Amino acid sequence: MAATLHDVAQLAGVSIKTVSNVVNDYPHVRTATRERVQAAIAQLGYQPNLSARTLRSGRSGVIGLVLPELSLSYFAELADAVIAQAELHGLVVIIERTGADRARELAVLSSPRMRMTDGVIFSPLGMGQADAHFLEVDFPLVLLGERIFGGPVDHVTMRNIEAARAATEFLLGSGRQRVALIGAHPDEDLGSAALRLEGYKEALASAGVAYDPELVRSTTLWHRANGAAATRELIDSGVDFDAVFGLNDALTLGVMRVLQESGRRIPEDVAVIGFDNIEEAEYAVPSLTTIDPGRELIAQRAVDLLVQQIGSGAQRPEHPTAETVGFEVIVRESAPA
Amino acid sequence: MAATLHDVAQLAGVSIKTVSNVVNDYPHVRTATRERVQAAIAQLGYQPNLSARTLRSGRSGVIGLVLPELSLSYFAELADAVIAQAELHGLVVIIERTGADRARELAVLSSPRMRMTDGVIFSPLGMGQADAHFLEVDFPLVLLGERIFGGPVDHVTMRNIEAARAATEFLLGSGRQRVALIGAHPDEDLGSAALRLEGYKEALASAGVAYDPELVRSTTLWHRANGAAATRELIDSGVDFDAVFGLNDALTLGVMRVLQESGRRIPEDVAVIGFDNIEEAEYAVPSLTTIDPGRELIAQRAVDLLVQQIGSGAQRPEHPTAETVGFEVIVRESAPA
DNA sequence: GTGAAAGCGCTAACAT
DNA sequence: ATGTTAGCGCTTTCAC
Repeated sequence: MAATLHDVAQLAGVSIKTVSNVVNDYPHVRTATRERVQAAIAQLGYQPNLSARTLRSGRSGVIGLVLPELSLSYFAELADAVIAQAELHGLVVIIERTGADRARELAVLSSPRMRMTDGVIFSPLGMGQADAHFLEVDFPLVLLGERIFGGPVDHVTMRNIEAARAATEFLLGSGRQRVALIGAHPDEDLGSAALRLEGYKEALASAGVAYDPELVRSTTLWHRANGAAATRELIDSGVDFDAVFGLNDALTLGVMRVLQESGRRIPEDVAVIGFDNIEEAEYAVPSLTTIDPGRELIAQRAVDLLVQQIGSGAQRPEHPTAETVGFEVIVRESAPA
Repeated sequence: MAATLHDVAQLAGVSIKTVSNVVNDYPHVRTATRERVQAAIAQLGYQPNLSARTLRSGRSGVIGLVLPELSLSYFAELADAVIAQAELHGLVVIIERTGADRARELAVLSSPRMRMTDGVIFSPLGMGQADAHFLEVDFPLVLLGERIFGGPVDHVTMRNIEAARAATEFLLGSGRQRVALIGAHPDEDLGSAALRLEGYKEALASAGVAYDPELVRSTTLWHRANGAAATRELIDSGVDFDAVFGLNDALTLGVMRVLQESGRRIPEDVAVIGFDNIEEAEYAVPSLTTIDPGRELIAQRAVDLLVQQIGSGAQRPEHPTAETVGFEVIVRESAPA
């Protein structure tokens, strides 16, 4: 049986409160007493029972991170950053996978498991704007991503439209005229895909290039395999193109793969730009020009906002903040300047 | 304030015990009573307080997964598999990053945070065989990886020697003679690197090919960048080689990148094989021939063993099992048959 | 089939 | 500066 505060108190010949004071670094403890207690703690190998502490104090020191899946590199790297940032605040992270499934996302929001945590960082991919009211929960919550705007919670997001516009302008600026876009989600009005498509259209318009729906290709999840498949369809359709904007990097690596299989040279025949700046983009062949959407900063701000909410004790922020972080075009070989 | 069992009991006009029985699906409750209780639960939006349940029952429903970092694709995909498997058992997963640092690995083992969980799956990368006794902890623990063998805990591992031997034999069998190995850890006697190096040597010996230390290159962590750097050194050294065995895929993608920069064709000039079968291996250019070490199976067995330990209630398994899962050579373009 | 009561280990008032 | 005491919300005997 593990030692309790009681055992330590008994061995040290003090009250349980004094032991608690020592454990919690309460300052007003005589040095002699403190040392006696510390000796007893060491002798018994005492470790505080966090469940009891949680029950009593209402704080678990655990936050939840809810995301689609870790095998998507973007989310793995995001999770890594969130865990590191949480650690700075003495928090550990429970990860819940939703598989981008709306029903599972809703279920997680109302599960007692999440109520056990001190707060949740939530990156939905299945829910949409109409589900905003489900975010009215009674625990601290920070929303990530582009599925829901103007909701009742703090929100951290990237500049999708501006970044996509910059990506497209970068391709047009390097002399390309027929820019294909891969990864659209036609049934979406919001969401990363819709926003990035909008940025793409804005760039075309402002450059005076006609929008050609033939050049826009849809996929479901942004996996390599889907990027590859969509590119095969694009090629088979016979439409002419000299550049590709892939809506995320994983997808775009699949795109590059198929372009090269088809004998096209990158960037000579087709320039390619991605979105996310995952680690492998730098080591792809050719290395992938892409958008760095500020993932580290997003993780940092999300944790900070959550910690702030937890600390405020308020049920919900009166004025939910909507923060956006900056982006950057990372120029590599697949689309030189 | 959230509703408690008490509130529900009062509203339903029954005792707290009866509510508890309903919540926990205890069979011997009259239907009428059950329905009344369920109505009260619904009306109050009651959700059990998991901290209280944990304190009382000694079970948290949380397991820990301790690993180097999630931005290494192998570990991200492993974590994804562990979380999915844990979910099947109704468990959630806390992820702790150690950065492959021995001190942090040891710290995690003795932290109260881990004692709060029902058990831990631990993948060390900094600890070594001499640290085996630190694994004698008083909570359920399953060890992954190749750093420590014969320890006092259940252990799930891959067939490093055999798989590395198979990889090397595959290259030799396709007519290569000068097989470089990248990613060695010279100061290791155990560990994935040492074991895979041993498999490499075995293959050379049994094929009657002399072992040339010039062909063996070290790196620290198996990141893309390190694979790239080691390959540059290999090339600069002027030594002759016609194949590369990279000790993991991430590293090997860096290798391929540099080989191609240097004007070498893969596989015509240099055949390349990796180890891990991460998702991007399939979409690399050229696609990467590699070893599938059975990651999914490892995750599955690890969780199952942990659940078994948790269920047994025993302090430690009397006869720790050491399980190995099978591997497979995945043939792709970088090293055809 | 249901109720009463004890107590898991801790923190937080309050008392001294 | 230290001790006493009352719960946090639940599960779990043990009655009835």
